[in-house]
Amino acid sequence: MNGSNDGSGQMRRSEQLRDAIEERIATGAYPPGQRLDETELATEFGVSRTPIREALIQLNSAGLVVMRPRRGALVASIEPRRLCEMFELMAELEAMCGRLAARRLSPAEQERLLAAHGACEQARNAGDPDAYFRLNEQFHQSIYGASHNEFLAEQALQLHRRLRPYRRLQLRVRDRLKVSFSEHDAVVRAIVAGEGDRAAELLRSHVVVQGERFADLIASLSQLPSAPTEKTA
Amino acid sequence: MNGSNDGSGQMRRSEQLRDAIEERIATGAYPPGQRLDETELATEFGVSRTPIREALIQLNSAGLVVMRPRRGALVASIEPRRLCEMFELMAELEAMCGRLAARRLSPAEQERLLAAHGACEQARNAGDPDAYFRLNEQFHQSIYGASHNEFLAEQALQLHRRLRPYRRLQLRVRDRLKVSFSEHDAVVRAIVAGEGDRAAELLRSHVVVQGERFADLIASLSQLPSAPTEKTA
DNA sequence: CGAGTATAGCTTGTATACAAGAAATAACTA
DNA sequence: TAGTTATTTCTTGTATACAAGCTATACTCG
Repeated sequence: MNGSNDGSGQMRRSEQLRDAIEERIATGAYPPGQRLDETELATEFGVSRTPIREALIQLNSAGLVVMRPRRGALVASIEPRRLCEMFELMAELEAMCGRLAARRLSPAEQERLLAAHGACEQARNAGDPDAYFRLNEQFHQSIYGASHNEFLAEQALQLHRRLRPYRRLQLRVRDRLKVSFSEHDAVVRAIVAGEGDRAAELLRSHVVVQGERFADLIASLSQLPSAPTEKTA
Repeated sequence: MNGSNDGSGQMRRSEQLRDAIEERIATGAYPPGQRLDETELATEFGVSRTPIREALIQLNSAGLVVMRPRRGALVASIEPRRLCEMFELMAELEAMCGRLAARRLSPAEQERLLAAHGACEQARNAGDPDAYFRLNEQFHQSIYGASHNEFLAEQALQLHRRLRPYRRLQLRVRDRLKVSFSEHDAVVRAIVAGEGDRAAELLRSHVVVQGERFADLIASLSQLPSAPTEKTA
């Protein structure tokens, strides 16, 4: 959430369009490098170019879209190196959230954390990666919230969402689901026990390992399946 | 830099306007709570409403401006609590940059760091807060760059710029300038010595203390001088 | 006289029109 | 035939026109 959605329910059309396009990017419907033609999108969504353009500008600010003057908008293609950097920061933000959460956790927040953790466990037992993926987000978000630093929580969530398409691939890796859950378990125990530094360290490695694994993944595949992979600069 | 300025020198008009308005916000020419009338700005800058609007949307995404549907744009007024949260995160980002810089510093980067530090020293000796303020930014940016994590550096810089108007007030505090410099000095030595954890800790407290001091400052003043202080939500 | 409501004016949000630059294609020359 | 240049076409960037909603003012009714 980058300050646009104020939670009051009312949204400009450009903001709805932004979310719609963001969703398509996250799901891979618009793969990295995809050209985003303003007129095309306008007719597709049944609006004029103006709100589409405003949506693209917002996505550009969020880093999901690259706009070069007079040369149109592309879905940002994140090269491996930058992706690792993003995971490296994500790991630090998660660690910070965990450390603060261990110090500041309220009973209600603890309950929410345990509930999210329990839900993940069920998805693991069912061997359902999609459900786990969704519940995993809940789990992490409950930690962000428990940090009692709303700004940090927003930033963490924003980066989390930005990494979402890449994170999703993770859970296809063999046994990753089980390992992920057991890592969660250790994190939960550390937070509940109030061991901030330990929670931070566990979360850091939990996230960073994803970045490393992902780097391995794309190193083996030379290219993503449907990505034209245009150079960003 | 939120992905808009690609460094190629070419910028849309809306991006120039964004920077111009951001500058006015940073310098306090447009104080928090200030209404930003699109038509007014358009005539003032000699353009139509369209690029102004696009600039405001970008500033909204960056969190410097609040836009409520059909109710116009305001300069975001950050309440003390949120400001502390932002400083808390800033401290962590700086710490992370420092830790990585200590590990990864190249000779060229070391030279740049020392040059920036030396320039700060001169400003301190001259007792020139404005010069120090400007050079201080150079100093911190040289650390961001030395982290060798470009994404982190961008995020740190973005937050740094967002806190700029508040940080500026800091240096008016008695002796803050001298204390700031001596803190810098310790940081530099830790980084050059390759002591990552120490650099991180020094930077964290260097930044966090600003947040705390600022909280004190605005706690004493019940209100900022020229700020209508509209509730953000 | 006060409160509530209607109306007028003004600002934002969206559509459309127009201008300018980039890419692609076609024509021309060596 | 290949390379270069001119032209055409298409897309973006900006201006303007129009519609819709909020605010404030004035008016009416209790």
